[in-house]
Amino acid sequence: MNGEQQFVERAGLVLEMLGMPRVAGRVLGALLTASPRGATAAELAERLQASRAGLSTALRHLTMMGLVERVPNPGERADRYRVRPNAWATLTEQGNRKLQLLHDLAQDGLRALPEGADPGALREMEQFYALWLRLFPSVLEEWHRMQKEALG
Amino acid sequence: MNGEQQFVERAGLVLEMLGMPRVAGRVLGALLTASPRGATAAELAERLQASRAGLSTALRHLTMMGLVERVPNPGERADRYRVRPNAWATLTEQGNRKLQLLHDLAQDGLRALPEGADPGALREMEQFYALWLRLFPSVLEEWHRMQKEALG
DNA sequence: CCCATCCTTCAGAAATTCCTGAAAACTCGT
DNA sequence: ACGAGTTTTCAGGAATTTCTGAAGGATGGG
Repeated sequence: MNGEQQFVERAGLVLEMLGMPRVAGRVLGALLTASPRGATAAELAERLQASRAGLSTALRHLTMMGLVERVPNPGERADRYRVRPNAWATLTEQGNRKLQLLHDLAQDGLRALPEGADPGALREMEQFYALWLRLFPSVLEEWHRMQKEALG
Repeated sequence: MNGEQQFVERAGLVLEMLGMPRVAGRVLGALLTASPRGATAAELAERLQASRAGLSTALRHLTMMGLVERVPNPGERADRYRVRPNAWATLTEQGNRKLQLLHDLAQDGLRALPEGADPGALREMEQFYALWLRLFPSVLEEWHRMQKEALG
């Protein structure tokens, strides 16, 4: 079997495990191994053997998440799609929202705590996510620093 | 409405967004606001108005994830459950596996890359997750350091 | 040894999600 | 303004998931 195709399927499975639809992962896999100019919806449909309806929603989803961008191509009818620079940093940053959610939840819980309950577990939760929210941005900063260095 | 109950439901929704079944989140919410000795399955069934079958699987799930522990109680028929210390660090650590998965995927993609394709996107992906995997443990170390300080 | 109590497993119902084919809507060059 | 090519929307079908009720199994006190 084609190693490239194998990669596409694996990307589908991995990204599915992360909570996105399978086609979205396969599209991403296909775009990651596409020509530098990206790929059209038709090419993707061909390679993935998927319906264009599914591709349409998957591409919109990926675009709204900031992972993929649409590149209109003068002289060509079909738009091209490609992986956005910094896509993964963007994705990770959205994971940050989950941390915020959990932190908010912990605070909410502390507020709603009934008499005689042990605040210990909730306090630990609140402190843990507070720490994480504090350190999270520094990782991304480090990443951007690395990016600049690589350019210079 | 009871603020405590509200918190339980909210926990259900938030944890559902994170990919666990809703009851699991509600159980966690209930345990976070329970007496220090934890709660029995019967008490949880009462509070959550959920079937004991669902609780059984949810509790097993949570236990295997390391978020909850089972505390047999001498002199009492029913086992008690409570949130484990360091539960959230444990959960986060499992998120680490996802990063590893994505890093592996990137490496796999680079290996399978066809001729003439642009390795740029995959290389960026590989480097990004490599950085993240490197920095991730230091956050947890910082956490454990904080824990020790709080004790001393 | 027996019985009450608790826990788990099983099959099935309900809801949600994902993808497809067909039809409608839009775009661009002429 | 027209028509080919492209994209989106929509309804339906398939598969997966989550929860419940009921039956079966384990465990500890008397």
